[in-house]
Amino acid sequence: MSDGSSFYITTPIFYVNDVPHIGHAYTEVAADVLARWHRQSGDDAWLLTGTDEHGQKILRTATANGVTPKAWADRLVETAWKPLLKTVDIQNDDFIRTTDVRHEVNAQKFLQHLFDAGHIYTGEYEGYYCVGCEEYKQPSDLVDGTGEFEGQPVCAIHSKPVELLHEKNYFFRMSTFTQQLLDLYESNPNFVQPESARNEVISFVKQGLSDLSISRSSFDWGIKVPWDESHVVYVWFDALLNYITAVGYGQDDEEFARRWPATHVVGKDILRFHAVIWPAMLLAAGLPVPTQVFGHGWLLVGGEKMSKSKLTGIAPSQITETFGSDAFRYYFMRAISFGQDGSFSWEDLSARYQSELANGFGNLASRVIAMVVRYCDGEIPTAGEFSQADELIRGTERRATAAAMGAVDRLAIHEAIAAVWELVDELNGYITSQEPWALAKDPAQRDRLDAVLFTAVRGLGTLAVLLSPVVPRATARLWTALGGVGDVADQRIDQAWEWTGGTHVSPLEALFPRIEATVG
RNA sequence: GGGGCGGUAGCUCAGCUGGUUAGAGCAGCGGACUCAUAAUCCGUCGGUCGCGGGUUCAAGUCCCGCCCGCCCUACCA
Repeated sequence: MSDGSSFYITTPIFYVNDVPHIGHAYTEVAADVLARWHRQSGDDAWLLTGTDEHGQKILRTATANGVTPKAWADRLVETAWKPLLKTVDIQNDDFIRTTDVRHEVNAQKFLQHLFDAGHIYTGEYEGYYCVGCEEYKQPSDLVDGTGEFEGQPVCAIHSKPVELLHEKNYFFRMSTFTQQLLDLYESNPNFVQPESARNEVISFVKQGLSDLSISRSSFDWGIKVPWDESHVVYVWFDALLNYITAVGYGQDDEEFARRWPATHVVGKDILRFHAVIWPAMLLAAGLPVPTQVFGHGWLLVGGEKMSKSKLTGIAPSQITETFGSDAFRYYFMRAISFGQDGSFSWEDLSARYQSELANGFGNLASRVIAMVVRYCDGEIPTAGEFSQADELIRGTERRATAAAMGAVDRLAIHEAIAAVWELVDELNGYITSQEPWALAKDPAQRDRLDAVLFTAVRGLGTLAVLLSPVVPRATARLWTALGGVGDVADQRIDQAWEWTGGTHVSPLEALFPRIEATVG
């Protein structure tokens, strides 16, 4: 990093029929923080997100709502998904929809290419089909029937008999890539991370892969198979291709060469699609595999995986309306080790907001600026002679920056924030021990007072730069109050302590005001 | 059935290739201070490291067995 090299990062694309919850926002924020961080490091960063809009379920709900599937998807994109990005301040560089022409056309090119290269064959899919679920069932999804269905296999969900159906399908010869994938995992341990995710993927692939049915003919809401328009492409095969069609695959070679390959951030529930099927597709097409597939953990509410059915699904706006988007971003990035499951609770959110954001960072900003206003008429003092305590703070600025940079390289976002927070804590301690209010009472201590406030302001500005990717709103306000030059989001984060600012501070409303009301 | 991850202070979690009296933050308690969002700073209380064996001079940290939670995977009858 830091050399202008490409950093292309993606989130999964939202299945438009889902209802947005904090799990979606969590993935987005993580990818956004990484993208912002790299942008501020001088890298050629690019964040892609978007929507997945094909498939039978969407066709069905659209029909039920009396509109075309495209109109249905349009509505959901505008009313649910784009607003979600705004709710948590995602700064995406692109938003791809699988119904975009650029996606459909180039996904077809990809498919045709695989077909021409002999990676696709015509086969017969035979399986048990549940009309209630409208999908094929694995034997493990079936149970023995009881009562009038005694002796027949029935769907575990609907308890009704399933039908044995045959369908002509096109198959992707994924099985031939088993060994190549294993070699990939072996030679590039970082390809799938964290370790736990990597282990799962390897053990799955070691069992051997079967070929993948990639077309459906029972409905038509999807991308047409180019050589047989009676079939549409299987939704996952379609969806995964967004990562390359969005950056010019098939139509803009220069852009594609500039961006690809990507780092994929995904929830661990869809890890396999990204760490197995997707690289197999790319290998077949002769394209570079992703840089990395990172499977993050789940959000646990009350010790259980958050889910709509258990009524634990929480809309991001429920949190941001009370605490703000910065607090949302900070909380989930700080409190959860990225890659592991993490517990969410209103109590924890509330406690961290109060102690870390309001009392720690926010109050630090308030007290420093208030003293510069009070003791120096708002003029930021110039540096005189520095004491050891001052030098220690300067040292911490550098150390925290370096530690955070290293952590972000490993996608350890939580560690990066923890490293930066050492500066927050040290600055608060520094101010208390240096007692600028006492120095201000003695004219003979003027130089010392100036040095202390100068150091405190420097540290605060460094914090603004370092925390900008995580809490962009608060740091933008702080930056303005400190008279920082330009936009804080444009400051080099790898040299955060070298920020430049003006001569005066301006008043600052509480960065993270106390929240008195009980929530939850 | 096979495999993975987790089970450490009230809560959320660190503890790498085994090594001084097991750590942090928050909460609690006591004190200091007043620039600040009743904030900050200092001190303090608090743990049979899931259970039982074993290896070792030494184990939260390795080995075996078991229990609990979650997940992946396979599937007998």
